[in-house]
Amino acid sequence: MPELAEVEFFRKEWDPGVGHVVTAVALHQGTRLFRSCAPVLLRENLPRARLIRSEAHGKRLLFRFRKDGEEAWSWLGLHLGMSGKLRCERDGHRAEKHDHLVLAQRGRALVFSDPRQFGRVEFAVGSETPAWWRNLPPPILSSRFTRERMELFLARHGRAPVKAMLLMQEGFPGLGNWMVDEISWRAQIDPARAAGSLSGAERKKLYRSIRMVCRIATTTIAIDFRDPPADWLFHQRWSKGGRCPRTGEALRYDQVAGRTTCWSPANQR
DNA sequence: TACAATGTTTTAAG
DNA sequence: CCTTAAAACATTGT
Repeated sequence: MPELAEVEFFRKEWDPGVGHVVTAVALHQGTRLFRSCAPVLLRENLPRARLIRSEAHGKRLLFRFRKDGEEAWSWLGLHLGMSGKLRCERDGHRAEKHDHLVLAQRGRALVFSDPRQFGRVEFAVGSETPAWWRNLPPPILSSRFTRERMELFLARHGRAPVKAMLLMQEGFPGLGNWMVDEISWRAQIDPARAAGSLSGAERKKLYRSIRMVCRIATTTIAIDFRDPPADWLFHQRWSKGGRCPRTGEALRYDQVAGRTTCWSPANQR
């Protein structure tokens, strides 16, 4: 599921473990999730370490641990990929088939599951923020995500379809397939158009739509998976037969930039 | 059976 | 060096 709002929801699933010490680590060594780190480092460093706090940035998550009385941090980075989830289980939880990482604490277990294994675990120890958490692009809902920045990015990728450009995490951290469709629909732009072909008015509308969809998603889905507003494309897109909330016409499902794209031709030009 | 699934990385081509 | 398109990754569900 995970795009910006869902990732933030899953970040908070581990909140019950904040302030508590990890007593044991169980992981499925050799699975694709651990292709970017050495699982032995998690085993060596996380037991006896206390979960201090967590952060989300776009689709990426960072959990910080530290052993009492020691200086160095342990930095655990997670990406949920296509099917990753975080959840909190009771003490003594037995890892199920796709529970690839389980951090046991006294009273609970923090679980990272991911059937498709497109997710990723990163890990580092030290006082410095690890390289993979530095120099991330401005979050869409921050003041650093300016109209000017978006216009530069759009010009740089002028020959790419709007759909492909909006999916690029260096420009729009956290946007995924459904959010990009929602944004294109709201901005009334054909997602297959070249990014460089948008008029000034269309670029302005696109910028506002990006911020609006992220802002509302953050105050609905990210809280407890509650639904976004009833007039969103979101509610129509999941099964064939959906209708455009604006025109009432049948939605179309086409491949754009290699992804199934739900859009309303009468509404998007 | 065959295809698609809310994502990224690698490879190849322009 | 830069941008863009397509394949690959692993598993499940329709």
